[in-house]
Amino acid sequence: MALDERKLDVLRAIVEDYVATHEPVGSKALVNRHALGVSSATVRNDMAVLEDEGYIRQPHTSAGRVPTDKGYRLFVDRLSKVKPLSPAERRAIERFLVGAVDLEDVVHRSVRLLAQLTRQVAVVQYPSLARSSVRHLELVPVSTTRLLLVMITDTGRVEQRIVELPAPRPHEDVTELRRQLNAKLAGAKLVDTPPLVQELVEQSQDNAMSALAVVLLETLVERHEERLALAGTANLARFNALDLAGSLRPILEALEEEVILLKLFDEVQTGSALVRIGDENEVADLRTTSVVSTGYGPGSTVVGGLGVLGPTRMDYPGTIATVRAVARYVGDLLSER
Amino acid sequence: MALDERKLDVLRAIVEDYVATHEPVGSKALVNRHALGVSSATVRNDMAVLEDEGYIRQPHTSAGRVPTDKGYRLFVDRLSKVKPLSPAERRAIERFLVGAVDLEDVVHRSVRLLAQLTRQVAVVQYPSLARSSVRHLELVPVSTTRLLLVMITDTGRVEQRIVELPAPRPHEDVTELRRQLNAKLAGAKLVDTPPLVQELVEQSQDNAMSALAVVLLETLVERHEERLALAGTANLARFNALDLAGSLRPILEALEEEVILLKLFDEVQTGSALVRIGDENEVADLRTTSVVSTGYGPGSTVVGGLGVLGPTRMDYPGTIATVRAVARYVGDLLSER
DNA sequence: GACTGGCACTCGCTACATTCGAGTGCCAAT
DNA sequence: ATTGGCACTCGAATGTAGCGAGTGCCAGTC
Repeated sequence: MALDERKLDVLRAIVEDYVATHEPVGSKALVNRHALGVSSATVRNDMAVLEDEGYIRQPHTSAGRVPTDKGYRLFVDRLSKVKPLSPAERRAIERFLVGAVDLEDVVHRSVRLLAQLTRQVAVVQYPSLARSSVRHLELVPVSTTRLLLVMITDTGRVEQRIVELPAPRPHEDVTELRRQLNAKLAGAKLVDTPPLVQELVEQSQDNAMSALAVVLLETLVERHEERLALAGTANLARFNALDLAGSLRPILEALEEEVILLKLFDEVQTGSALVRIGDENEVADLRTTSVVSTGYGPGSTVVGGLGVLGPTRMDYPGTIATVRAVARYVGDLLSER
Repeated sequence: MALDERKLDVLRAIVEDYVATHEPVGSKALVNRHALGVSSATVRNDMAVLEDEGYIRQPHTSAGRVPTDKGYRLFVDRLSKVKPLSPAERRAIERFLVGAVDLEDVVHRSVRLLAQLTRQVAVVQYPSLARSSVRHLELVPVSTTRLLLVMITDTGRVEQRIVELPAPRPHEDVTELRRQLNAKLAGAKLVDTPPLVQELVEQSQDNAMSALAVVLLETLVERHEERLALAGTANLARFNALDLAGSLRPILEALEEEVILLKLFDEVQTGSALVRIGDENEVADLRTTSVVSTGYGPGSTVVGGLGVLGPTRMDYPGTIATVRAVARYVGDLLSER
């Protein structure tokens, strides 16, 4: 059954009111607060239909209506208008992100900014190693049998590992190893390195190089370790019993699992925001929450994801706008370095 | 007024029971569960004295007794016996920490381990830059006018910053700059570097060196940036209304403030644990919690702090034992690299 | 046929009264 | 000094009643 225009207006009004007040909204209140041009009785009839169709529901018989996940979904897809950021918000973003000294700093600042602006839990993924390229590889002799291998990526990430050499090496040799490494690998995408590393080992015939290769492949590529920053968990406590049905604990637990958080960014793209509402989340513990995520990176490429998480009852238009704006700034910042 | 031996026994029993049950403990229950050898009436008299002295209190007139901060303090100082770790716990610690590939990994693993073992919020500080020495400084040319300065410390921390050169430089020059930097600074304590950097600038008369010096001093020394890892915030939700009087929010907020967390480690030493109970905390938002912290580092030096935070009603002997044990393992791990 | 005013009904919430029992303080007896 | 006994306190749990926001439905109107 098709929903006519007015029923959609009613749904929109319910979502907006509920998000604003956090209380089930009744037919009379709706008519008062929105110029719908019809009586409360009519609204009640519309509500009955919306409820039949599963867009809203009653917490208990004599209460007002509350949007369901399906209702929010319709709202997000068809009913909400894009809410442009206020100039104040734009300025806040710029002021906050300018002056970040390194990648660590950029990520930290953005995640806090995001949490602050949306008043929700924010997650920012560090630029994914899998999607980065090698800028430079550095070898630092720690002793004659140990090297520190440092990899610097084009996105500013720095990873280091200790490499145990099979036999002692004078420091001069290290210069040559470094030269070979960089000649072969600098500029290459991390995902493309395994065959290159293989070639290196075969060419050099040097057992030190084999040791290096093992470390490179094992820890930097195969087990490409993602990192995350999290902020604003305190915002979860604002709701607690209210919305999340006292289920704060499992949510906090889920937020500590990197694997779970990374899943949030699985299908992100740069430019458009991905919204997962309530049950649409794969992770059971997050079924009472919604996630708004997007990708970021220089231009329209994706080097990482970021987003926020909050109760399904959230200001979707505002949140989406903020998430996208922050992602754009972060992407721009990255391309500068 | 002096508390005789039995009154102390009563206090100890109250603390232990309250920690175990989370409920105010009455005189009868006490006599049943502990072989005190006296009647409940006697215990009641003792309780009255303990209450006068401020060691315990009644939540309301007809309820049992609950230890006060002062009561916990006395318990920690004089009444609790050290609780040795179970072999299972020792094994857990070893298994968990062995196989950490780099500093990041060590810190992450320890903080999660600590949260898991104590079932509380755990905080681990990265080795403090202020307390580390320079192992090596690396310069990576990014373009002819930009260098990436990478500092590696003896504790395994790696910090990097972009340096803008006043004038373009050929790559060969960089080698010389690097040599000079390391010759002067490698091995020096970070706190001792400022005069050395000054000397470098004067000796070299090179404006590139001046640019480097500015970055070195400004971002690596003056603003010596500390880092932290946090885990187990979900454990806070286990209590919530129960103990923390619904004050979860401010605590979560405090936990997101690095400055506040760092204060927890202000006076730590390696080897002994520092316990701050309730009101003894300087930060107002943490007055309902207790913090058990200690320092870690190779031998008996302190390069960083770690600890846990939980409700004042916590298992102090167990927590103290765990915190110290983890700190020792982390310290040992660090001296290996 | 769509909308509306009116009305009976539902049911969660609040307030108030009552009961129950764990725990206390005190006292006289040992 | 310790103890058994006892009156007392007060929070928690349970029960009852009234209120009111909100609903569903129906008959009437445009």
